[in-house]
Amino acid sequence: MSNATVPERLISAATELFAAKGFDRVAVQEVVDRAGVTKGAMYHYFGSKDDLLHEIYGSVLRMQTARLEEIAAGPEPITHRLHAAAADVIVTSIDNFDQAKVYFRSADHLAEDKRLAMRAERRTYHERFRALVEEGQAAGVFRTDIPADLTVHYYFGSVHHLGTWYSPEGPLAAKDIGRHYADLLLASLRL
Amino acid sequence: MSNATVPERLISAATELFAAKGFDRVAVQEVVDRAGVTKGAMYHYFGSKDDLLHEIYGSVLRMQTARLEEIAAGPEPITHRLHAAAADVIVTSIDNFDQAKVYFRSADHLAEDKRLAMRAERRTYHERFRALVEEGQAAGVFRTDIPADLTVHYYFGSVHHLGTWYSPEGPLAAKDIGRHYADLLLASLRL
Amino acid sequence: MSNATVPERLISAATELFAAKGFDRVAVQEVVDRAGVTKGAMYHYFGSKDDLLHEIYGSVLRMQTARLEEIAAGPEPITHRLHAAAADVIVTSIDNFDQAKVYFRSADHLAEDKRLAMRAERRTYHERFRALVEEGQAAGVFRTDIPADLTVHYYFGSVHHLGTWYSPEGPLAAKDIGRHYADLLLASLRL
Amino acid sequence: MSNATVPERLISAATELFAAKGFDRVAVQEVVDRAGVTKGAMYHYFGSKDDLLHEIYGSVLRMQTARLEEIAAGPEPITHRLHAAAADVIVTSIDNFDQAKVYFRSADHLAEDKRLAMRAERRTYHERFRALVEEGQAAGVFRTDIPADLTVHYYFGSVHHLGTWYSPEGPLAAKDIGRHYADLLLASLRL
DNA sequence: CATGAATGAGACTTCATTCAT
DNA sequence: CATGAATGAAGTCTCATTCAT
Repeated sequence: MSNATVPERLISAATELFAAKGFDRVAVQEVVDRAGVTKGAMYHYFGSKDDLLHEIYGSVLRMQTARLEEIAAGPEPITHRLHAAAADVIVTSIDNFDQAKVYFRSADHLAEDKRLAMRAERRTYHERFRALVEEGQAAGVFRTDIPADLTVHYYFGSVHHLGTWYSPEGPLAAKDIGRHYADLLLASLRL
Repeated sequence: MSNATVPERLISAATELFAAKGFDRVAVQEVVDRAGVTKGAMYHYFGSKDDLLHEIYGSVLRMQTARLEEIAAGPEPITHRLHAAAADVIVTSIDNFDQAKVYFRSADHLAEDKRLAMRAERRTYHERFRALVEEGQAAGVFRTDIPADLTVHYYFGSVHHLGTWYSPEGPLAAKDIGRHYADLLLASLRL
Repeated sequence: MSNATVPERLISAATELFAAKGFDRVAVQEVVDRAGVTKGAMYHYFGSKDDLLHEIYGSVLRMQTARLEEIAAGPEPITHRLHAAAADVIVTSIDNFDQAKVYFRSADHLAEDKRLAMRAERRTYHERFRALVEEGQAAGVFRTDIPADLTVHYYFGSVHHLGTWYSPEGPLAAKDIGRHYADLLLASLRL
Repeated sequence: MSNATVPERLISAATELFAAKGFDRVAVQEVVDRAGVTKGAMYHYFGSKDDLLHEIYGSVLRMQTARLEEIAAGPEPITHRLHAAAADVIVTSIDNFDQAKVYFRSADHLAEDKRLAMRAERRTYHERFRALVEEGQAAGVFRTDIPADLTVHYYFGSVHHLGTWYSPEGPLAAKDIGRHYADLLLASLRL
């Protein structure tokens, strides 16, 4: 841990603290103390406290977007692909739980310009996922009485909420939760 | 608005501001300015900024708990009662959107003692809802392969997430969203 | 001194310190220490350190503008009025020496918007003074081969420079310096 | 510019920046960025930020002192020599405008020891100029009712003030301003 | 010669809260 | 009841300078 580079240690410390207490409740001093450096060092690598958040924020989303793209582009039938995508986002959120918590909670703490950029990335993700739902609807395997857009919000609410209740000490493994959530989603969409 | 009592005006102002910017991003001065009173007045009626939050926080939850109790205790079949409960929490969250947003977002901003009290109330609500799911499982109308507890988290994620994407200007009315969400939940539980 | 109001004490302390060391070399902490209050008190009355400067800055200029207007509007012949105006600005600058020094030195330390406002006031003063020179030119008593505008810059350079060399311990009284400077100006303008 | 030596590029960058924003408003980082080198390089050649200022500061003054000596030592009559000296300081200040601005504005930003050294050089210059005025007084061609010392302050105020209002885009050339200023000075001294 | 990471002190500012009136 | 002046702690950020490489 101590042999990681300074910026890595800072990101790591910030991730843990932001996840635990929320961005606004964490002082820069706490971050640098935990990373074992001084404030000057932090401002050498990051322009601001916001930058630190931005860095963390983007990493999960980018990773999940990449995985979604890959899953969505697969050759399997749509039900299978949607199930895989739905389960995957759960598993990766739990595997990177601190990062995910920061991402889930801190949307509006970013400065104006970065917030817009982030919103765009988020929107892309949302739309890729929605396209899967619509594909199933077009294929005649998913219900069409509920707008796909709403279903996606519905499902991602469940995902984001993980940050509120999930604990690694709980009885269920990430894979199980992912499967259950995906099952619930697919069941609610079938005709 | 100006003919409301001072504490009412304060709660009202705080609700709007906390909903819009988050508890930590709102200064007491902003709240009193919007309420048209001075800081002294606020500290006359409320012990602290946290108190203000606590007041708002509790009100939605208490109201929703009461409604849930009533719906759950009704004579209708379980599928009907769960559907009604699921739809109702959506509708009341949207009807009291600012309060709900504050409630959804500000869980961890309460001081230790109040947080515990609040968690207990929340847990009660969660358990009452879970009891409905379990009732359906016991009655043989809901699937049992997914823990009821998980399903409740799943659904309340969707509810809490409303605060992130819902806008009154959108195409769907509160009632529609409530119905759709409840439909999705019931569909995912049916055998 | 200690029975002055807090804002007065702050302005007073700031004036002395800014005059002695320059705006950028004075910490807010020094100002409040000298005024015998805390930083919080300062920010209760003034929005920023810049505000403090702005307050000081404006006061001399406004006073001198008022006096210039009065002198310029008098019934005396133009040579007499220009002499009086030229001497007066020296005397009032010396009588309010700390304020004047702050004014002479700190033009570009103001924030953008305030700087523009101040520049406008300054310009007004400059132009009122120039009008006197032009009046004398039009009346045929002052030379016309040198642009009035340039002469005004020339003279106000001398005035501003007082802050650099003048000391109350010196041999000359404010009135003497005023008279000498005004004599030099008038002599340089006569035909 | 890029083929100048590193210390030259640093001095050049510092001059422009100090002139534009004032010594205290310029970060060492900005200077080295503009010079296209790193901070280490700067500290290799200069002991401190103050050193940079000192270097700039001295150069104008030394040059002007040399020129004054030469003009003053000439064979021309005193009125002619004073006029030439007065005009020359204007022209050289404008020709080296950034350096001059730094010199005019940054007197008190030097550290104690350097400030004293600088003051001595400045005093020498002042006294050499004053000697010219006194020479004219002794020769019976300049008025004696105004102390020569005061007249020198008077004139150098005008010179220093150039930094505040002069712009190369203006209608007057350096030579014109020099002539006008010298004319004004001589006119104010004649009997 | 030159780099650039890192320091550490100190800068300005914000803000929840208290208290005399 | 209500005011608003004042506090004091804490917050984010800047910057001249040093030093191992």
